[in-house]
Amino acid sequence: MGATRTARELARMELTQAIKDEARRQLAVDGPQKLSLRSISRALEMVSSSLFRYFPSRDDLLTALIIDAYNAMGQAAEDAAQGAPREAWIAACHAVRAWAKQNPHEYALIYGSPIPGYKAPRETVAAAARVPLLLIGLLSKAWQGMRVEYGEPSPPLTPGLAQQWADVGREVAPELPVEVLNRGGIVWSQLFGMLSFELFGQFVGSVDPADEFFAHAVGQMADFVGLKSPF
Amino acid sequence: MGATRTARELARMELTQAIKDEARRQLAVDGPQKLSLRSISRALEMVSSSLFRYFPSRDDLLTALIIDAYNAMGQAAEDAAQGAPREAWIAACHAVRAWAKQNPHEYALIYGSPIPGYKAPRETVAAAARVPLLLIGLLSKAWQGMRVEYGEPSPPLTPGLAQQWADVGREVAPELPVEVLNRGGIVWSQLFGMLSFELFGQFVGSVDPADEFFAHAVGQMADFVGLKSPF
DNA sequence: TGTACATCAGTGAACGCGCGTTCACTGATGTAC
DNA sequence: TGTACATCAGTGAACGCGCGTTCACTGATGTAC
Repeated sequence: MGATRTARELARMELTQAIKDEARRQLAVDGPQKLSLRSISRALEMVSSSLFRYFPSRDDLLTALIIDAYNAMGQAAEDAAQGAPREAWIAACHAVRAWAKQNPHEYALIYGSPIPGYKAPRETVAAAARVPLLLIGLLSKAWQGMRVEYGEPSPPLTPGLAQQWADVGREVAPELPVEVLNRGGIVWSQLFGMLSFELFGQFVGSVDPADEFFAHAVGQMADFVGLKSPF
Repeated sequence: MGATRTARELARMELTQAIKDEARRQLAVDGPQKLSLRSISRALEMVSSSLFRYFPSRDDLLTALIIDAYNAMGQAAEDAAQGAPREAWIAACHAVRAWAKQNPHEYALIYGSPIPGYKAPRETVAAAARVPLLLIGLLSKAWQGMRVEYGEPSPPLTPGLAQQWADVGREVAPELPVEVLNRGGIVWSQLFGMLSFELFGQFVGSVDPADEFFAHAVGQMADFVGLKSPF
C-alpha cells in the first residue's frame, strides 16, 4: 500500500490514459460528435463493453477530455507568462493561441458550441478558470506595481455591472477596482473571439493567415487593459 | 408560365419551407448533429426518402439553414442600423445579440464549432458577409463625414497586415485607411467573442446575465473604432 | 509461504435504437397537339 | 376542349452501417489469515 502501486492499479492508469489518447486522436479527425466508445474500443482492440470499466458513460469520457483540455491550455499559458506583467500577458495570449492552433478540436470542445445533451459538471470549473485567473493575476500584479494606466478613462459602470465585477473580485483579487476587472473581462472575451474566428474560418478572405493581425490585436488589448511597458 | 405558379411549384415551395422550419425546430432542441432527415420526415408525416426530392443530401439542407441564418442575422442588423453612424453601429450590435439570443442554435450553426465533414459552399459567403459589410459601411459613412477620431493613435500595422486590409478595402471601401479597417476587424471579432462567451456559457459565474456588460462593451467598442457622437 | 476468498478486468452476446441513401414503383399534375 | 405523353412527388422496402449500454460469465490479480 502507500506509495506502491499494484499491477492492477498501474494497468488501470495506463489504459485510462490510452483511452483518452485514442479519444483525442479521434477528436482531431472526426470532431466531438462522432467520438464513440465503440470506435475507441476498436482502435484499442478491446471489446466495447470493457470501456465501461474505465468511464461509466460517454459523458464521463467527455468530461475527462474537457478537463484535460482546459488544463493543457492553462498550463501552456502559465508556462509562457514570464517577466513583467505586460510581457507576460502578451506571451500568455500567444501561448493560448499556439495551443489552440495545435489542438483545434480540443479548443472547439471547450470554447465551441456546447454539446447538446451534455451538462458540464462542477469538476470542470477549476480547470476552466486557469486562464482567466492567470490574466487577473497579471492585472493584479501590475496594479500593485502601479503599472496600470488607461489612454482614456473608463466610462462609468452601471450599478449592476459594478456589482457583478465586485462579486468576482471579492474572491480572486479584492484589491482590483471593478473598472480594471471589467476591462479585463472585455479583453478576455476578445481574445477568444479572435481565436474562434481564426479557427472556425471566419477570417478566410480577410486576415487569413491571422498571425500579424493577432499580434497587433494583442498589443492593442494590452494597451486597453492599461498594461504599461517597464523602462 | 411567366409569373404564374403551377400548383406543383407552389407545393414545392411550401414543402421546402416546411422542411426548413421543422429542421430549425429540431435544431433548437437537439443541436445540429442530431438534425436528421429521418426525424424531419417523421414530424412532417412523410416517408424519409421523399425529402431527397427537396434536398439531395443532408449537407444541402444544412447549407440552406446556414444561408437562412446568416441572412436573418444580417437582416436584423441592417434593420436596426438607423441614424448617425455611432448610433447605428451600437443598434446593430444589439440587434445581432438579440437575434443570437433568440436563435442560439442557429447562431451556433454559423459561429460555433465547424461541423465535421461539412464544407460550406460558395453560396454561403454573400450571406455571411452582410454583418461585416454593414459595419464597414457605417465606418465608411462616419469617415466620410469626419466622424472618426481615436483616443490614442493606432500603433503602425506591419506590412503584411496592412496589405491584407488593403486587399479587403479595395473591394468594399477603397476610401478607408487600413488602420480603420484593422480596428473594425478587431471589434468585429470582439463582438462575436462576447456573444459566443455569453451563449456558450463562459460568463457563468462572472457577468451572467450579460446585458449590462454587453451594453458597456459595445460602447467601448464604438469608441475604439473611433465613432463619435454627433452633437 | 501457502491457501481461501474477494475483487476486479475483460468477454461476447444481446437489446433497442438511430441514421443516409438508393431504387423500382404508382399515381397525380403539367404540356403539346 | 380532349387526348397522349412526359414530368415529377411521394411510397415502401431494402442496404449497410453506426451507436450506448446491460448482463451473466470467466479468469486473473490482490488480500487476509
